[in-house]
Amino acid sequence: MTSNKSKKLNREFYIRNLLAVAKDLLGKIIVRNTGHEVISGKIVELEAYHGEYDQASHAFKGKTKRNEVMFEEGGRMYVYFTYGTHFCANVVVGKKEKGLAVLIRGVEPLEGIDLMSINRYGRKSISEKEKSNLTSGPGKFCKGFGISRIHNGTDLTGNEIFILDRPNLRSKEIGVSKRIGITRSVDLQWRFFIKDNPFISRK
DNA sequence: ATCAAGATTACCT
DNA sequence: GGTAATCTTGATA
Repeated sequence: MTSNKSKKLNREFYIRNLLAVAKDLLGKIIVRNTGHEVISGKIVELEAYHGEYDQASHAFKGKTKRNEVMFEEGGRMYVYFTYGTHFCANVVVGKKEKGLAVLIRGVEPLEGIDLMSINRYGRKSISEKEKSNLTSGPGKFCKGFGISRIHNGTDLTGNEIFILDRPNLRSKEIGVSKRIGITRSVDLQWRFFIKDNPFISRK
Protein backbone atom coordinates (compact mmCIF):
# COMPACT_ATOMS: atom_id res chain seq x y z
CA MET A 1 0.00 0.00 0.00
CA THR A 2 1.48 3.29 -1.07
CA SER A 3 0.26 5.04 2.06
CA ASN A 4 2.33 2.87 4.38
CA LYS A 5 5.65 2.98 2.60
CA SER A 6 6.85 6.38 3.62
CA LYS A 7 6.67 8.95 6.34
CA LYS A 8 4.28 11.85 6.67
CA LEU A 9 5.90 15.24 6.11
CA ASN A 10 6.25 17.00 9.46
CA ARG A 11 5.82 20.60 10.53
CA GLU A 12 9.48 21.45 9.94
CA PHE A 13 9.18 20.57 6.25
CA TYR A 14 6.53 23.24 5.74
CA ILE A 15 8.19 25.99 7.77
CA ARG A 16 10.90 26.78 5.22
CA ASN A 17 11.55 28.98 2.21
CA LEU A 18 8.49 29.19 -0.07
CA LEU A 19 10.11 28.19 -3.35
CA ALA A 20 12.15 25.43 -1.70
CA VAL A 21 8.99 23.88 -0.25
CA ALA A 22 7.20 24.28 -3.58
CA LYS A 23 9.87 22.41 -5.54
CA ASP A 24 10.29 19.79 -2.81
CA LEU A 25 6.54 19.06 -2.86
CA LEU A 26 6.76 17.84 -6.46
CA GLY A 27 6.71 14.05 -6.51
CA LYS A 28 5.35 13.76 -2.96
CA ILE A 29 2.18 11.76 -2.29
CA ILE A 30 -0.94 13.58 -1.11
CA VAL A 31 -3.38 11.35 0.78
CA ARG A 32 -6.97 11.80 1.87
CA ASN A 33 -8.40 9.34 4.35
CA THR A 34 -12.18 9.64 4.34
CA GLY A 35 -12.49 7.27 7.26
CA HIS A 36 -13.78 4.55 4.94
CA GLU A 37 -11.49 4.81 1.95
CA VAL A 38 -8.10 6.16 0.99
CA ILE A 39 -7.45 8.40 -1.99
CA SER A 40 -3.90 9.26 -2.95
CA GLY A 41 -1.88 10.72 -5.78
CA LYS A 42 1.49 12.13 -6.74
CA ILE A 43 1.82 15.92 -6.84
CA VAL A 44 2.97 16.80 -10.35
CA GLU A 45 2.21 20.51 -10.73
CA LEU A 46 1.96 23.49 -8.36
CA GLU A 47 2.38 27.25 -8.05
CA ALA A 48 3.85 29.42 -5.29
CA TYR A 49 2.12 32.56 -3.94
CA HIS A 50 3.80 35.11 -1.67
CA GLY A 51 1.74 37.48 0.48
CA GLU A 52 4.35 40.22 0.76
CA TYR A 53 5.53 40.99 -2.77
CA ASP A 54 3.26 39.05 -5.08
CA GLN A 55 0.16 40.92 -6.18
CA ALA A 56 -1.48 37.73 -7.45
CA SER A 57 -1.55 36.27 -3.94
CA HIS A 58 -4.82 36.24 -2.03
CA ALA A 59 -2.75 37.38 0.96
CA PHE A 60 -1.25 40.44 -0.74
CA LYS A 61 -3.72 42.93 0.73
CA GLY A 62 -3.51 41.47 4.22
CA LYS A 63 -5.58 39.13 6.31
CA THR A 64 -9.30 38.76 5.65
CA LYS A 65 -11.87 36.22 6.71
CA ARG A 66 -11.34 34.32 3.48
CA ASN A 67 -7.55 34.05 3.55
CA GLU A 68 -6.88 33.88 7.29
CA VAL A 69 -5.59 30.29 7.05
CA MET A 70 -2.75 31.56 4.86
CA PHE A 71 -1.48 33.47 7.89
CA GLU A 72 -1.38 30.40 10.11
CA GLU A 73 1.78 28.38 10.66
CA GLY A 74 2.86 26.29 7.64
CA GLY A 75 1.40 22.81 7.17
CA ARG A 76 -2.31 23.56 6.86
CA MET A 77 -4.61 23.58 3.87
CA TYR A 78 -6.06 26.78 2.49
CA VAL A 79 -9.14 25.92 0.40
CA TYR A 80 -11.08 28.58 -1.49
CA PHE A 81 -14.10 28.64 -3.78
CA THR A 82 -13.87 30.37 -7.15
CA TYR A 83 -15.86 31.09 -10.32
CA GLY A 84 -18.98 29.96 -8.47
CA THR A 85 -18.10 26.38 -9.30
CA HIS A 86 -14.69 25.15 -8.17
CA PHE A 87 -12.57 24.67 -5.08
CA CYS A 88 -8.80 25.05 -5.12
CA ALA A 89 -6.44 23.72 -2.43
CA ASN A 90 -3.18 25.20 -1.21
CA VAL A 91 -0.49 24.10 1.19
CA VAL A 92 0.30 26.91 3.64
CA VAL A 93 4.05 27.49 4.02
CA GLY A 94 6.36 29.28 6.45
CA LYS A 95 6.01 30.91 9.84
CA LYS A 96 2.82 32.35 11.25
CA GLU A 97 1.59 35.63 9.69
CA LYS A 98 3.71 35.27 6.53
CA GLY A 99 0.90 34.57 4.07
CA LEU A 100 2.75 32.03 1.92
CA ALA A 101 1.07 29.19 0.05
CA VAL A 102 1.49 26.64 -2.71
CA LEU A 103 -1.49 25.91 -4.99
CA ILE A 104 -1.79 22.25 -5.95
CA ARG A 105 -2.54 22.24 -9.67
CA GLY A 106 -1.95 18.70 -10.83
CA VAL A 107 -1.95 15.22 -9.28
CA GLU A 108 -1.36 11.76 -10.74
CA PRO A 109 -3.95 9.35 -9.26
CA LEU A 110 -2.60 6.34 -7.35
CA GLU A 111 -5.07 4.87 -4.84
CA GLY A 112 -8.86 5.22 -4.69
CA ILE A 113 -9.32 5.76 -8.41
CA ASP A 114 -12.86 4.35 -8.31
CA LEU A 115 -13.88 6.87 -5.68
CA MET A 116 -12.14 9.66 -7.59
CA SER A 117 -14.10 8.66 -10.69
CA ILE A 118 -17.37 8.79 -8.77
CA ASN A 119 -16.48 12.18 -7.30
CA ARG A 120 -15.67 13.56 -10.74
CA TYR A 121 -18.12 11.84 -13.07
CA GLY A 122 -20.69 10.13 -10.84
CA ARG A 123 -19.66 6.63 -11.95
CA LYS A 124 -16.86 4.13 -11.39
CA SER A 125 -16.38 3.23 -15.00
CA ILE A 126 -14.83 5.99 -17.06
CA SER A 127 -13.18 6.30 -20.46
CA GLU A 128 -9.44 6.57 -21.04
CA LYS A 129 -9.85 10.25 -21.80
CA GLU A 130 -11.75 10.80 -18.56
CA LYS A 131 -9.03 8.91 -16.66
CA SER A 132 -6.36 11.25 -17.97
CA ASN A 133 -8.58 14.16 -16.95
CA LEU A 134 -9.34 13.03 -13.37
CA THR A 135 -7.07 15.34 -11.39
CA SER A 136 -5.13 17.36 -13.99
CA GLY A 137 -6.05 20.83 -12.70
CA PRO A 138 -6.61 22.59 -9.36
CA GLY A 139 -10.41 22.31 -9.47
CA LYS A 140 -10.36 18.78 -10.82
CA PHE A 141 -7.99 17.68 -8.06
CA CYS A 142 -10.31 19.02 -5.35
CA LYS A 143 -13.38 17.43 -6.94
CA GLY A 144 -11.65 14.08 -7.37
CA PHE A 145 -10.33 14.05 -3.83
CA GLY A 146 -13.62 15.33 -2.39
CA ILE A 147 -11.97 18.44 -0.98
CA SER A 148 -14.25 21.42 -0.32
CA ARG A 149 -14.77 24.34 2.03
CA ILE A 150 -15.03 22.12 5.09
CA HIS A 151 -11.37 21.22 4.59
CA ASN A 152 -10.18 24.81 4.80
CA GLY A 153 -7.68 24.94 7.67
CA THR A 154 -7.12 21.17 7.86
CA ASP A 155 -3.82 20.40 9.57
CA LEU A 156 -1.63 18.37 7.19
CA THR A 157 0.22 16.80 10.11
CA GLY A 158 -3.09 15.15 11.10
CA ASN A 159 -4.75 11.99 9.80
CA GLU A 160 -7.43 13.14 7.38
CA ILE A 161 -5.29 14.84 4.74
CA PHE A 162 -1.51 14.58 4.73
CA ILE A 163 1.49 14.33 2.44
CA LEU A 164 3.95 11.45 2.36
CA ASP A 165 7.65 11.99 1.88
CA ARG A 166 9.44 10.90 -1.28
CA PRO A 167 12.96 11.63 -2.50
CA ASN A 168 13.36 15.11 -3.98
CA LEU A 169 13.43 15.24 -7.75
CA ARG A 170 16.53 16.29 -9.64
CA SER A 171 16.25 19.83 -10.98
CA LYS A 172 16.54 18.35 -14.46
CA GLU A 173 13.14 16.69 -13.97
CA ILE A 174 11.40 19.91 -12.94
CA GLY A 175 9.81 22.32 -15.43
CA VAL A 176 9.44 26.02 -14.56
CA SER A 177 7.06 28.58 -16.06
CA LYS A 178 4.87 31.60 -15.40
CA ARG A 179 1.72 30.98 -13.39
CA ILE A 180 -1.62 30.30 -15.04
CA GLY A 181 -4.90 32.19 -14.82
CA ILE A 182 -3.71 35.33 -13.03
CA THR A 183 -3.67 38.99 -14.10
CA ARG A 184 -1.11 40.54 -11.72
CA SER A 185 2.55 39.76 -11.05
CA VAL A 186 2.30 37.67 -14.19
CA ASP A 187 6.03 37.50 -14.90
CA LEU A 188 7.09 35.55 -11.79
CA GLN A 189 8.28 32.08 -12.83
CA TRP A 190 6.66 30.36 -9.91
CA ARG A 191 4.89 27.44 -11.53
CA PHE A 192 6.69 24.12 -11.15
CA PHE A 193 5.81 20.79 -12.71
CA ILE A 194 7.23 17.35 -13.44
CA LYS A 195 8.33 17.39 -17.07
CA ASP A 196 6.37 15.13 -19.40
CA ASN A 197 3.88 14.04 -16.75
CA PRO A 198 0.43 13.51 -18.32
CA PHE A 199 -1.42 14.95 -15.31
CA ILE A 200 -0.17 18.52 -15.56
CA SER A 201 -2.98 20.95 -16.32
CA ARG A 202 -1.49 22.40 -19.53
CA LYS A 203 1.42 21.92 -21.85
C1' DA B 1 -26.67 47.58 -0.66
C1' DT B 2 -24.54 46.87 -4.80
C1' DC B 3 -21.14 45.10 -7.93
C1' DA B 4 -17.15 43.38 -10.51
C1' DA B 5 -13.70 39.95 -10.51
C1' DG B 6 -12.12 35.67 -9.91
C1' DA B 7 -5.18 31.05 -8.64
C1' DT B 8 -11.41 27.14 -13.49
C1' DT B 9 -13.70 23.88 -16.25
C1' DA B 10 -16.52 21.90 -19.82
C1' DC B 11 -18.50 22.33 -23.94
C1' DC B 12 -19.09 24.73 -28.32
C1' DT B 13 -17.62 26.01 -33.22
C1' DG C 1 -9.96 29.41 -29.94
C1' DG C 2 -14.25 31.31 -27.49
C1' DT C 3 -17.38 31.54 -23.60
C1' DA C 4 -21.23 30.25 -20.26
C1' DA C 5 -21.81 28.54 -15.77
C1' DT C 6 -22.29 30.03 -10.96
C1' DC C 7 -21.55 32.34 -6.32
C1' DT C 8 -18.48 34.23 -2.83
C1' DT C 9 -15.63 37.79 -1.47
C1' DG C 10 -13.86 42.29 -0.90
C1' DA C 11 -14.23 46.97 -2.33
C1' DT C 12 -16.88 50.96 -2.66
C1' DA C 13 -21.08 53.88 -1.37
